[in-house]
Amino acid sequence: MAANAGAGAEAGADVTSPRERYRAQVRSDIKARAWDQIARSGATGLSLNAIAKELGMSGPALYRYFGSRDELITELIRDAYRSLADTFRAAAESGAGLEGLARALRRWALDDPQRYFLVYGTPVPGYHAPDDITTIAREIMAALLDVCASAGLEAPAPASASFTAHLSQHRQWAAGHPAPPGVLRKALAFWTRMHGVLSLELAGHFTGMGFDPERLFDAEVAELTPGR
Amino acid sequence: MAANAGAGAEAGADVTSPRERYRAQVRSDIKARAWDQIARSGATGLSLNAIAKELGMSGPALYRYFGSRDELITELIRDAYRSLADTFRAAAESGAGLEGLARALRRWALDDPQRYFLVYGTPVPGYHAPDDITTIAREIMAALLDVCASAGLEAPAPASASFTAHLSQHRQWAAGHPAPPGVLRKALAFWTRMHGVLSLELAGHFTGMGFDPERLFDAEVAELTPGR
DNA sequence: TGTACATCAGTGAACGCGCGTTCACTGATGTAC
DNA sequence: TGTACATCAGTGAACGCGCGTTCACTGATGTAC
Repeated sequence: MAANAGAGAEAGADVTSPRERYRAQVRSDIKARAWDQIARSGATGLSLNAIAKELGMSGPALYRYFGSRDELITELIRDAYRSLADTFRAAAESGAGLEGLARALRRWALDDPQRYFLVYGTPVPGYHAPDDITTIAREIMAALLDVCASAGLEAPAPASASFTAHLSQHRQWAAGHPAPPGVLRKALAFWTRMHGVLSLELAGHFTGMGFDPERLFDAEVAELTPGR
Repeated sequence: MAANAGAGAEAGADVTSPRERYRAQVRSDIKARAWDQIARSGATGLSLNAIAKELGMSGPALYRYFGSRDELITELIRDAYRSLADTFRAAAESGAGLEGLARALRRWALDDPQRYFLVYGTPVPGYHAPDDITTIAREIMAALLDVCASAGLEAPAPASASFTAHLSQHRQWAAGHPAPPGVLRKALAFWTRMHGVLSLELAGHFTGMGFDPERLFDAEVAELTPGR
């Protein structure tokens, strides 16, 4: 009757009926088990029947909560994007600088590597994320741009005049953001360098090399940070 | 009787019997189809039966050539590492500078994104690559170090004194390489920055943003390159 | 407060599928004398 | 050159498995009067 709680309402709204609260509870149980499974065997290993068994229900029961396996995975992906966007926005609004944003990103990534990979890992050929996920992705970039803009250009990432021109002419991703090309360049440098360290680290490509990845991460941040 | 041709002998040695040449041919056919399948649906979608069908053979026939599905995948991974190591070594020996190495890496990655992801993408939890693959990985880093060392430190990647000290004390990965810490730092910066751009680009995270990823890649290279 | 009805979570059986892998076999190719 | 034997690529049937998903159903919970 009333508007359905809808996707991702685990937070629990105000005046929910017992049935609605129960539904939300089970939905979130299912998702929790799904994340467990992903952590154990990757996103491909996710099985509805196995989740049901862990929850002590029969397989078909899950279809009361998710239309299909794909729908469940899509919602996990959405939640992952959402959590990073929230993390970024919170950091940006609390006045964190680039180091703060970097630290938040690193914590988010290390906190749950499989969640990181669900967003930034190997894409499944043929899979296209629904539009609203793209919207969240833009939200993430917007928070990054905000922080870069207020950090200013005291420690700029160098760019040739031609690349600078290119950026100022191709700024769809910064739609509505007044940042000058130097800030765009800096945001991109920040973004790619953080992911460079994180993706290699989380995939285990630094194991056995000896050094501490965190110090490498910090060094990369320092290079983009004013009061180094 | 004579030593078996062994793994990855598609290149075709000298005095092979017709049977050995046939075996090598079929092995390479199987791998080719496997790569096709991976390109179409990712490494998880690789199916022995499907490969057999495409080759017009029955499923069990493949077991004459590979002991199991895992063995086939491991060999594809090994080939992927091998091809990058060869690419790097060739570039290093032909006297290419850092830009040359970067271009080679980028070409290698764009040439077959799924091959790139097989090496640098989301790891399968629980999978451990055999030792010889680790050896190839070290070979890749060695070639990178060679090029960085001969490029010198005219455009150094900045590092705090403490990080420099850390690197000179944790250089297992550069075992046997006389490069000073500044060169180590530069090699790591090169490595992570290139992968930062490439992994985001190949995973499609730049689509719709407007700018040309290649120019971003070039800008990142330029920053690490002397005669910019 | 009690009765009649609607909603809806969950079950169990079943479907069809494709998977990796084994096994005993056939028949062609190569080798030894 | 021909015969006897060994090697080995490939087949077809079969096994057991777990998967996603559908369907008709039971029984508990909530709602209306």
